[in-house]
Amino acid sequence: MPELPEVETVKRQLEKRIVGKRISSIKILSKKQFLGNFQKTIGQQIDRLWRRAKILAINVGRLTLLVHLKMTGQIIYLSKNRKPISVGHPLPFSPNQLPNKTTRVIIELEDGSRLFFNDLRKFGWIKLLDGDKIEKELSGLGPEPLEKDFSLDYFSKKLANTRRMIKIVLMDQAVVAGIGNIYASEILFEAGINPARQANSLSNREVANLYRAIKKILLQAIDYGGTSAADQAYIRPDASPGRYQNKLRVYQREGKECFGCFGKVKRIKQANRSTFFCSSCQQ
DNA sequence: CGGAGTGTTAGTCG
DNA sequence: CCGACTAACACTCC
Repeated sequence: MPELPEVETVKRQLEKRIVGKRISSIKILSKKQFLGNFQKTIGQQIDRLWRRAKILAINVGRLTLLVHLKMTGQIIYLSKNRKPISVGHPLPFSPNQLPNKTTRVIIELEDGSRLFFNDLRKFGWIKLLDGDKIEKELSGLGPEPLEKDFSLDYFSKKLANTRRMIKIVLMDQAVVAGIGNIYASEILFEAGINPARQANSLSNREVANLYRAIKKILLQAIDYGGTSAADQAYIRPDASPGRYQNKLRVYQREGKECFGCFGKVKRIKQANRSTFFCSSCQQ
């Protein structure tokens, strides 16, 4: 789930609570998932949070913590009075039961609040990097879809250049950064384009529609605080991981009625991943 | 019980 | 360049 809108939500929620605070300790429970010497961060102040693609970045003095939640990562903020905010994979948790068995890293701040990095499947990671190492880490990523350098001109050239299926291209982080399996399906439905179409077969008009759909869907999803896994009705009062799952129009709606016609939503496999679409609304 | 499927991505091979 | 496949891992569902 943690695609661009989810990570952006994590960033916005977290920065309000942790910027300006110093790190007092880091506990690493899963060694493979933390790269770098964590001791360099002790006593350092958190200056700024930012996001690049699906990666959350936390500036700590001269260093930066990069966090990738991959499939099942989750970040939970627990203040001293135990009010949690969490975004990421919505595994149920009780603030009274943290750390839990999926907790991989615990970052403790000077005011007694804590960040829990939970990750069921252990694909996610935290990397402590400085200077050009950061640039190197992020160098393979294409433009941010909501920033200026992602222009219609750039996008059409990229699409014209490849015969790959359009859904695969949308998820290619080197073409445009931050779109994953959920939003790729949603964006293509919004644009009325069949996910199996070859990218270079799209007309100018279709490319323009797709370009608009990318921005529209991502902005909308951020507005809703991202998507909790569609098959898990996990909503917390003050730790709400997002409400966009109620807005999904095709993702995980196989066999259900299309919102655009009387047909049914279909599911196919592309590159071994599920794609959801309406074969009549998306040509 | 076994096997498939799950939000990601890096890598290899042909 | 590109598609197919695999590997990281843990758990649920059928």
